[in-house]
Amino acid sequence: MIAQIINPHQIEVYDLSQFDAYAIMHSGQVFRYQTTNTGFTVWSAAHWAELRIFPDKVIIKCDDAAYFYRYFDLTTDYRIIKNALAFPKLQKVMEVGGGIRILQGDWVEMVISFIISANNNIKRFTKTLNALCESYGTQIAGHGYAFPTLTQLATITVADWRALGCGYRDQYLMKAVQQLGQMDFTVLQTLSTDALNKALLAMAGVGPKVAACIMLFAFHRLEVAPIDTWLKKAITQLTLDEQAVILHGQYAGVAQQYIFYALQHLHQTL
DNA sequence: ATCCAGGCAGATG
DNA sequence: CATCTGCATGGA
Repeated sequence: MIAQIINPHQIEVYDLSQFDAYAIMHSGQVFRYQTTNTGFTVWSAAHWAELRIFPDKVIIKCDDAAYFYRYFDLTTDYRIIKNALAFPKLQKVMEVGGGIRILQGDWVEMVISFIISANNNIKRFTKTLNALCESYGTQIAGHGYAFPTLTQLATITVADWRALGCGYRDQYLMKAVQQLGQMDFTVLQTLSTDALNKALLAMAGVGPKVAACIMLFAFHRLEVAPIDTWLKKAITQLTLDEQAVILHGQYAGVAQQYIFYALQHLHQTL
C-alpha cells in the first residue's frame, strides 16, 4: 500500500521509495509551497496541505484528503513506471529523483503559472505567482491564499499584470484568461492528447513547451514530455534508446521530470 | 557588464 | 516548413 486516507483531513503515505516530498516540491511542477520545521506546506487552487516527514511515513494534514489523494497521484504505483524506464542514464537520475510523482494540479493554475514561466526563471516567476495570489486570491483563514478564481483573474488589468512582474507576458495573460472562461475542463479531459494539444496551443502565450507542461501537470498525460532549455541540453547526452523513451515513450513525461530535477535542481550531469 | 531563465508570437526565407 | 528576432525583468 502506498498511502491511505485516515480521515477527511489526513492522509498517511507509507512507501517513501515512491514519495519524496523534497524532490516533488523541487521538481518544477509546484511553485506555491513553503518549507516548515517538519516538511512542507503546499497550496493548490483553494486547497492547502501540510506534509510532515517522518523516517517511515509522511503525514499529510490538509483541508480535503480526497483532493490531495488525487493531487499526489496516490493510486499510481511508480515502481512500474520506473521499471519501464530502467535505462542506464535514466537509472542514474531515478536514484536521486525516484520519489518524484506527477501531480494533478489545478488546470487554471497550471495554465497561468506556465504562461508566466516562459523565458523566465523559477525564482522570479515563483515570486510573481505568490504576489498574484496575495493580491487577487481569497485568503484561507490561517492558511495563506488561494489561487485566484477565473472570476478574480478576470478583474486583473494589463497594468496589474505588469505590476506583478509579468513583463511582456501581460497581454498574453489578459487574453488567456478570457479564453479560459470559454473552455471546459471536463470536455478537454476527454480529448485525445493530440486534440488537447491543439486546443491548448490556441491560447495566448501557450506554445509547445507550455502546452506540454499543462498536459503533464494538469491533465496527467504521462506520455507528454516538456522539452525545455535543460532537456535540450540533456537529450544529446542520452543514448538513442533513451531519447526514444523521452520523445515517444508511454512515460516520457515522468522520465523528463527525473532528468529535469537532477539537472536543474541538483545540478548533476548525466 | 553580458548572459540567461521550464519560450512565444510574428515576420521573414 | 524551418529559422530569426524582439521581448520585461532580475539574478548569476
